[in-house]
Amino acid sequence: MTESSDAENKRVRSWKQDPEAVRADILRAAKTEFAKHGLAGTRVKDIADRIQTSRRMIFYYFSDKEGLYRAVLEEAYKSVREAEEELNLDGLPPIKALSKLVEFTFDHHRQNEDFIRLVMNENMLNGQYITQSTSLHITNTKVIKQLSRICEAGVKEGVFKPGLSPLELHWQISALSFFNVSNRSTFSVIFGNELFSEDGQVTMRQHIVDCIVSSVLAK
Amino acid sequence: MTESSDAENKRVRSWKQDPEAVRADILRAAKTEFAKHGLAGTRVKDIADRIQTSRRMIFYYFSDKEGLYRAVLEEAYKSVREAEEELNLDGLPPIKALSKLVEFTFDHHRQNEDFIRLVMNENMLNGQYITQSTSLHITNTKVIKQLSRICEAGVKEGVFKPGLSPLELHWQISALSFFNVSNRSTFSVIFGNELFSEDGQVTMRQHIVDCIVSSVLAK
Amino acid sequence: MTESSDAENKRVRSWKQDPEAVRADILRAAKTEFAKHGLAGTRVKDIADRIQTSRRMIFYYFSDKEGLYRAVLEEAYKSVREAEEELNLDGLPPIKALSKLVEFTFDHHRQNEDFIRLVMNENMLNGQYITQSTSLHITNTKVIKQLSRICEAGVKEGVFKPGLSPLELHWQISALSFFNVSNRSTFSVIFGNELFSEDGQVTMRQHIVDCIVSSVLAK
Amino acid sequence: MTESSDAENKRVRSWKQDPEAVRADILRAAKTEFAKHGLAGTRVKDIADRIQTSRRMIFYYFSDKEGLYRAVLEEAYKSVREAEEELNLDGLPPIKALSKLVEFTFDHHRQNEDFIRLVMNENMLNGQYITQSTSLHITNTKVIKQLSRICEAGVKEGVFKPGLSPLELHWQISALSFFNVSNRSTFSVIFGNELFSEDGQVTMRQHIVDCIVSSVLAK
DNA sequence: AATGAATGAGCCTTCATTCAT
DNA sequence: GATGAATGAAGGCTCATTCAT
Repeated sequence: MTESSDAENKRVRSWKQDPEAVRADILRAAKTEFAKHGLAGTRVKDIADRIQTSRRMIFYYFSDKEGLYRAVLEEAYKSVREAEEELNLDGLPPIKALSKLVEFTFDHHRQNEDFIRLVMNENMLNGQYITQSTSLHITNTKVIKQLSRICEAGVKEGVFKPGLSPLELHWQISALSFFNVSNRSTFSVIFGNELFSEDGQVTMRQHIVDCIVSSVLAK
Repeated sequence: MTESSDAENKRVRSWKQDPEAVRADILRAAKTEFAKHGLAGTRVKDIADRIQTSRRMIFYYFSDKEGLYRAVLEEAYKSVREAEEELNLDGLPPIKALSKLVEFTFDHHRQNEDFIRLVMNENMLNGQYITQSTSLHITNTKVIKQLSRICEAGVKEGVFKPGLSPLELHWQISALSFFNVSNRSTFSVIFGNELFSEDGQVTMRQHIVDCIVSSVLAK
Repeated sequence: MTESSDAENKRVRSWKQDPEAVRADILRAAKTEFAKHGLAGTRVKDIADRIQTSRRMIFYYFSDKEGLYRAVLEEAYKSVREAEEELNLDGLPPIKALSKLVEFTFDHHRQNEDFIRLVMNENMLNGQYITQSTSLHITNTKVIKQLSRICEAGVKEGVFKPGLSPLELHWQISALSFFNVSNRSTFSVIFGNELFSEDGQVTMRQHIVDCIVSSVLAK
Repeated sequence: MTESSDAENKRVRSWKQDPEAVRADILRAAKTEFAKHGLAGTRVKDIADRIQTSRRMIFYYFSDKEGLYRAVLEEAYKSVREAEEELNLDGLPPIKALSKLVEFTFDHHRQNEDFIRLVMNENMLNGQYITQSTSLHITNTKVIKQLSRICEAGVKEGVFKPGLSPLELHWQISALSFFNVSNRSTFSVIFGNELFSEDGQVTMRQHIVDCIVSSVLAK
């Protein structure tokens, strides 16, 4: 009654009587809030306010805060996987393919800060929720398969050195792309933000490609 | 485990009437809790319980939760800087020096998970507290100076390619070393934890050295 | 008298599921407490205990202590204004009307000590809350209008001296009626309480009427 | 240690080693704070900060907050009494004497808002502390004696009506003078502050004199 | 005569959640 | 399928005060 002005705002909602739309709306709002403040730092009320609904609805659809967080996490990983599926490297020469994969990852991470922050937060929680989400264990290996194919081809052509680990390669690409987004704040406070200007990022992107490529090249 | 059970415990405390010891104790306990749960997720009571003191003492020494968090952050960065000071690379040939610096960073990050988690959390908070802490802005550049010297020497000897950016190099070393600790949970849930076994880490450490070194080598 | 003893009492409450009744109940209890102890001196818990509810409900309905105080203040002024509306002086000769108005004010203030104390307290706070309450600025002028009519009539009839200020007249009536309640404690400690006995009050009331009336009379 | 910056400021204090000066300083600071915020609203820390001393000193000199409040109250009444003693009305004709007494009271109250506010607050507390202070009961009757003499003279000269009560007269003078200061905030919010402009106060002062004088005059 | 260190008790407020329809 | 009303539990913080020298 007094705690929120839900009553008036509800009239504005366009998705009345459309459960799926409500769910999606809550999920979207929750993603933003969880990405911003983490699980502990997020207020259920803020999620509700963001879409002019009542807290009650959130519990109605997602049981509790953790349930909502889990749903957000799964949804976020699903989106990322779907984006990865789109990347087509078939037919490219190994070096070109690898370069393109690195560039894609770097760009994709930059463009999806919310996802990065959700993952940061989940790591703060020791991955306890992602562990519970069975849907996330099986897949996510398309990248690895792609990298395997690239490595195989590169080795066969004699341009890559043998014995490369696609998993480790992926790990390195991820590390450099992830850190660029995740640690920007503290890094720029301490070392200045020249690396994060538009120019700085273009250069960094190129150097990351160089770094990864040079490390797989046969001598 | 009510707060009144403190009464008994207080008798055990050895630092009565020693403000500096109390401060240090609180700081240590707070670091652990903040590293575990972040700023929002940490309960002041849990910090107090950890050292058998009362919440009151924490406010007495640090004004409020944020003040304590800030102090923990500054202290943590200070420790890291001090550790960096200890590393002596003088007289080593460039490649050897760079390798040692990477190894040191990698090991140091692995051994200081609390620090990594504090930084993760601070990045979740957009670096707002580190921004306030004037003590952290000026310094932290010893690493950069070391890398500059190494690069200069490497270029002069003709083993490194010219035009290297010490800052970017530091950034890459940090990214790979940091991510190894920060994202271990989610990465191992999705891709298995072979990379994080003792053997896996030894290999990864070597590969990171290779990756960094190969990227600076003159062709 | 711990707060958990509420559990039992809650069963007794008759206004469950009736928001307006709850609001009114809290308001009534709060008025009593704020009148007794002022804003700073009042404990939210005491208000809650007074009506067997929890502190939580108070914040649910009024956001915070200040919000409740503001609501109490507005409600109290509103009640007083409503009482003033009831007073009908039409058709009475000027002197009679003025006398009746003074008597009414004197009696009304005596009978509403809580209101007086709220106003005292609000003055201790430099009127900061009443200033914020826009609802209290506009009206409250019915008394002034009544006094204006009385003065006009009195002057026209030649019984009152010309140039009277209705506002100042109201101020004087208020001062004498208000002080009678507000400063009773200290006055009676220092000068004895003969003025506050039942007889004393009857006499004083008459003398106040005389004082006011004599001051407006044409010589 | 952290809670207050007392340590540094102490050096500034000029009254070191002078107990009476310390006492007086605390008393002065406390008067200001109690006048501003009342007993409950005043923070011991604020009193201490005001004179760069530690809270500890306040308890050292006055035992507890209430003890300090009591001392402030007594001191304040004592000052007022002393001021009253200064007023010499001997030899003046009754009307003139009465007028001058009213003017003096009106002016004195206006100039001593802190005292007024202390009394307001004490009335909020039902005069419980002034009741305890035995020093305040006996005296304070000089005003009454003066008024008695004025009334006697006035009656004898035939200018005043017989049967006047000096006590009630004092009460009326007090009411009008006190209310002018005590209720200024709320009154001006509701009715505008024309009465409290410099001009308004001059007029009001005169009207109060008129009101009082007219009420004692023989017809 | 004075003080640095410490604290129990309680304050206002917030949070996720459930009750009842 | 949806919602207005209500709430237990705890959270950060503040207050006057005392301990110990």
